[in-house]
Amino acid sequence: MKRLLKSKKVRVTDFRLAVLDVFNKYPNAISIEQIETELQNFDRITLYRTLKTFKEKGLIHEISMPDQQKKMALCSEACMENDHIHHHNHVHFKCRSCQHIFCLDIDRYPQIALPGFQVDQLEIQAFGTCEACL
Amino acid sequence: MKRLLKSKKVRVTDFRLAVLDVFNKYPNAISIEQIETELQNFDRITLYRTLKTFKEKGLIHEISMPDQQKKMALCSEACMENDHIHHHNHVHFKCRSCQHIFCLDIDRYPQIALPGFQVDQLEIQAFGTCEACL
DNA sequence: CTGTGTGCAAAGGGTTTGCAAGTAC
DNA sequence: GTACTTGCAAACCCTTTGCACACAG
Repeated sequence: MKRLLKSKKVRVTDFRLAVLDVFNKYPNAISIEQIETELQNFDRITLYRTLKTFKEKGLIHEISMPDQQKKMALCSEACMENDHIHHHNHVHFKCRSCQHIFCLDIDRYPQIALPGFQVDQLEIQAFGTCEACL
Repeated sequence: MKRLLKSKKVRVTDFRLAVLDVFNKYPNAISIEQIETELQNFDRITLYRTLKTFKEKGLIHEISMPDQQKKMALCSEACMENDHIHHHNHVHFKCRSCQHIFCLDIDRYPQIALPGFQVDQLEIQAFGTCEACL
């Protein structure tokens, strides 16, 4: 944990470690609300600033789903190779049953051709049912 | 215009027609801010309620991009076939140069397999450069 | 020691709610 | 006439900013 923060040149504080713990506790993307319920005796403003820092330093990334619900997830190793450009070779899957959002890496990332448009990046959100809910 | 509203069982009012006009004026997805600059002497609250109604009745749909900027676009004919389940057989393309968001229909929609997950829908956002900016 | 993080209060901005008057059908 | 829509004010909620103090390196 501390190593992760240091590797990103982020100062190590108790609060930041606590927030990281929450991310590690969940295998999937979480909302600010979820983080808040896990923490106790915390200052909401500090949480916002912490998340902002994590985002800027490339520790976490935001996921946008059509329902406009903002969620965040720890960046994977690959994603963290580069400080600024995230390697998002993964798909965000939302289970319609349990509402969880999973970050999944896939081997063969789809390609699409859009006549008249030069595509450099695709972001994919998938919806359906996860294993636990099937 | 009026026909469109009636077909969706939405009461025809001047304001709603004005909002629809704005959508028709743009070939791509627009933000609330953009709508506001097009309208004059309007009530912001009514605009929010109008958009909510349009969304609920399946006239427009929201597009979420990773930057969390909320945009909306008229639903296509196919998308409007069903009142509740949108047929989103299209891709949202954002031009990094002009920032415009285009709703594009594609013939062969990509499929992906995620072991352990049952996928019923994919939402795709593409990024790059549009024809006008190339 | 110096720069950064924290916590409190207060402000900011977008969005929603309540209600009375107006309008579509 | 009835149900829905509009417009205004006020409330709400999430998020950001300012500032003094505390802490990491």
